[in-house]
Amino acid sequence: MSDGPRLPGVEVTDDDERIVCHVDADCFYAACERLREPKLRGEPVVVGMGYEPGETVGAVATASYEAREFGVESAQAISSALERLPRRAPDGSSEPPRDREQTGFYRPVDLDYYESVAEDVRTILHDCADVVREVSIDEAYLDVTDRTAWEVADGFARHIKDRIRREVGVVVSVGVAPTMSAAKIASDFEKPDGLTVVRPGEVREFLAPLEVDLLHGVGPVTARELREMGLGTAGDVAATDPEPLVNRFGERGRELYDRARGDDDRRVEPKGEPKSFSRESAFAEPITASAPKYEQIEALATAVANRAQREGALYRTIGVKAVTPPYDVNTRERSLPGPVDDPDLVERIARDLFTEFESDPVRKLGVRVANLEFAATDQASLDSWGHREVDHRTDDTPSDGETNHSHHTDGQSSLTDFS
DNA sequence: TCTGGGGTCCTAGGACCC
DNA sequence: TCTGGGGTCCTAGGACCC
Repeated sequence: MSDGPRLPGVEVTDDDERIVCHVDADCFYAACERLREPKLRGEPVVVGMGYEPGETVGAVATASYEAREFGVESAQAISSALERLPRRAPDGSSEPPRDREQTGFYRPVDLDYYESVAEDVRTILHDCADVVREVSIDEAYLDVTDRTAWEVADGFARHIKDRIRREVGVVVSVGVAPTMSAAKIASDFEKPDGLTVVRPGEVREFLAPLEVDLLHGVGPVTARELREMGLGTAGDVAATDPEPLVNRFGERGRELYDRARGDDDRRVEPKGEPKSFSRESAFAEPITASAPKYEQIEALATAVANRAQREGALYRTIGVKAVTPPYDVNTRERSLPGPVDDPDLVERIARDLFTEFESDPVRKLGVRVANLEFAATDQASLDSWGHREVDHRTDDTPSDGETNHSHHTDGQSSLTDFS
């Protein structure tokens, strides 16, 4: 990644050396709930969906460490969570005190609130670094090369942690390393409330003993295959011949090998525009009747189209997802000749793509828009686009009824028949 | 683990073009 | 005419992440 010529014989070292910080909130959703409901502190807390009476589908979004003691985990079906950790009865109930030891607090996901807390954390992060890449609501990479030095990196990380704890009230774990991938693993290393610094030259020995599935990008499938190849730790991967890895896993294999050796020349960069928007929802049990399925498709289509509109995005691809038992994920999509903002069209195409699954049992449905285009203009001109589009509706509609509302960003009438 | 929701990236085959 | 090579786009599926 170094640019410009170098004198022959001069080692490439410090110029390329970055100090990367990965900041990761501990049990973020549960931490937010404790922020506004202090009695939850020190108690088992499960944040998730589907635990209310009458509801059966749902999963654990976050379990506090106290809840994890009972075997409750992220992404677990809510029914399993309730088996391991029954829901605590509300205050004033006649529940015997000794049962309280075996029960926990369940709270529904409230993303708007968590987002507001995350915004406060972000403010601090941007204050501590020149470049911040937000990965998710509770996680970010910071390039702090110009803000600190390796000799004092511990103190710098401590400062970030303390500020977030004092000013926002949530606990974060921090990893500092010369690369993004090592920083990420470092932040996980001593969670919760972790602080791990991996200095240049120490990366490979730091990674070597770690199980392969701790590497970012290695999930259950890849981990199993790696173990079958005799590679159980990052050190095994780092020491092996990369060729079989590349043959087996393609580009990912090369990446895996590099990362296991501590090689990662990615720079911390701010996140770009989103690439797709989607909405999906599951039925309590697989359903066969077609009417409720189409109703769901329409609701999801409307929600997705509204989201795109709110965000000022045009889309050129519309897709659906139908999950059929046991858990087969089917997707269908169609691309348009040009980007559009047209909720009716999203609904029509979604319905059309779904007809193939009309009479199949379905446990989950989804609608997606992709190939997004964000007008590089201000909100006022976005609004004027909306008005022009209304004008286009006076055009004749072709027999398939799927056109005419599309427009290119250059404002010309777009191609029409794309059935 | 027996299944939520919202995303990203990669792969592979086919269409189509020059 | 039985047949090259390269590039891009589209679609479906899969693995993974939080």
